[in-house]
Amino acid sequence: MELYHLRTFVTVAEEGHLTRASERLFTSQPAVSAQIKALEEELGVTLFDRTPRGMQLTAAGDRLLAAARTTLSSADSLLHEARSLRDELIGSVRIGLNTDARFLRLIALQAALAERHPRLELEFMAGSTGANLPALRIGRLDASFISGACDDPRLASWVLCEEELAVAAPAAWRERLVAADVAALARQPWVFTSEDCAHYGVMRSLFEAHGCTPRKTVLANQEDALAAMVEGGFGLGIMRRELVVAGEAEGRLHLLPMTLPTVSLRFACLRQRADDPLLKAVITTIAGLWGVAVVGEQRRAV
Amino acid sequence: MELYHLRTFVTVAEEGHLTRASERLFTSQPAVSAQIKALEEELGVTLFDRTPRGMQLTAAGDRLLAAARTTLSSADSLLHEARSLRDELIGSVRIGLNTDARFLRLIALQAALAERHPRLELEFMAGSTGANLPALRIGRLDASFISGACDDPRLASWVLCEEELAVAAPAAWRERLVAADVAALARQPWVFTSEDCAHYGVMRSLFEAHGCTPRKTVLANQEDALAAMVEGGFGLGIMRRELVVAGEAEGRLHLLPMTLPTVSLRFACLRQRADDPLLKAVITTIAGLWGVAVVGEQRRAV
DNA sequence: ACCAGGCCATCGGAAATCGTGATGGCAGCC
DNA sequence: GGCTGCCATCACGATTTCCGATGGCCTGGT
Repeated sequence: MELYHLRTFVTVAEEGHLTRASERLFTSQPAVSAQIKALEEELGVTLFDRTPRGMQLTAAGDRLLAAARTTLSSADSLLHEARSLRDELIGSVRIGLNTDARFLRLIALQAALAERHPRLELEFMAGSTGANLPALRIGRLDASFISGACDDPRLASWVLCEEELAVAAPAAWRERLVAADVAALARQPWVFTSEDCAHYGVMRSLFEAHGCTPRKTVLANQEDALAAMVEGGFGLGIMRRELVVAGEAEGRLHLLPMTLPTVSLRFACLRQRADDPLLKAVITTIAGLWGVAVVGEQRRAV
Repeated sequence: MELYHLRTFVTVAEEGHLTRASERLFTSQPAVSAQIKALEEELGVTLFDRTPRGMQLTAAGDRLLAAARTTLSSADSLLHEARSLRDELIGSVRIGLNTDARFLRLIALQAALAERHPRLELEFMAGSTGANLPALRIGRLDASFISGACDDPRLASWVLCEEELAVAAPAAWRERLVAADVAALARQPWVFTSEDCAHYGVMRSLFEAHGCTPRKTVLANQEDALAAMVEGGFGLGIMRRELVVAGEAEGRLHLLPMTLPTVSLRFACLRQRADDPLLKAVITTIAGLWGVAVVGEQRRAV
């Protein structure tokens, strides 16, 4: 006995007529006849009296009709609950960050998701591209902002924007760096990031083109910490251009007039989890915030 | 979504393991995997997280599990109710009679059915073979006792016993009928039954063999009425032998020393209704009372 | 670091089930 | 007696489900 048998039973009982019932059920009259027969055989009970005028519910059939309706109603409740679960996402998503909240538009992200999916919780985990990637791989993070290329086939990522970078120097170094060329810059102390950070790759490529290697004085894997090191005079550093511009306006930093390649800011997760309804909701919302298409993985902003 | 999907869902949730669940469900692991996948796709909800250790219910899956259990429980209730209906017959059966209650063992019939099926009601309708046959055909009777042959293909019948018949005469006619031969008897007045009554056929065949026709003085379609006519001196009549013997013992009737052919007492119903559970119960009970096999229709007692 | 075992997902083919169009039997109506 | 309406059956095709084989991935043990 399956639910379609019960649906047929109830419909025939309501119509009292196999052909009309088959029309309501979008099937054929012989199919309805066979289903009723199969149900009667399995139950061992005659549900209908066959008359030349149609199907007449028997006393037993009348008794079982209520039970059939109850079962179908229960199944419908399950379907409705599934629909509400489908529409209302429940759970939490742990997202790795790699730069400041304002730049990553986290306030708008949280606001949008809180409105659409009140029971979806975001957990923003401070981190860096270099720390986030392995955390993604082992499932410690559900998704993450990262910068730079992303060639790991296990990861799916969407390019949100191209980050413009700039070299920041301590404000006190303004005069001494006026005429500095690349080689001169390489002899200056630098605040490094970890090697798997996109900024590090940009720095490496800057000097490799001129055959020199910068000197590391300190490593800061977080942009705030890196900015603090540069402000404190411990060296030069590569930061997001708008941060350097803001620091210079406040007299904290000096922006060197150089053009650096851009770095893709991406939102990434494990490819196998890309269809997870929770992650899909976050990805969709982020794509909306950044004006990015999400149909399929995007390796470059459109 | 069908009930077997829900059964699989609940079993997997309980086992947390596809292979163990498939064993419980007497199916294969790929079948269980496919059923869960199909259910998830239809519901649009991920029910389980797949882990290397087995299937872990998601929050959504946990929510829907209760609804699935409710639906399955409701279906089980229907099955249980069907079983109880199958065992406990409900309804009424209208039975046509053609002779006295004692002979037809109606007391034992009622007692047996009342015990076995308390909610099955019998309605005994006084009648005769001749009246009962058409009433059967048009559904006015559900079943009936009849006597004689039963060649109508629309009817199924079971032979209960062979009735022994005898010619009854008024007690006052004892001396005048001592040396009466068949022709002399034909010249006597007779109490007829209707033509479709088995007794009529026996009477006809009695005289046809001798080329004479009895004279009808009155027609009585009921054995009590016929007996009353004979007692009253209105003519001879053919009755069940035991009734005539009893009448003679009481001085009411005179039994003529003649041997008549027997007549089959049958229990009949429409062939198409022979499988009706209510009628089956009655037929089975009557067969038990009369020591008659009911596997298939019996045209002669075994 | 490598290997074996456990677990789930997929595939191609077979088996089972279901639905369909055609048709027949029966009852009721004219 | 003929026609219509209704349900049951049949042979066949379509669809669904299941199965055995197999692969991918993860975990634990060595």
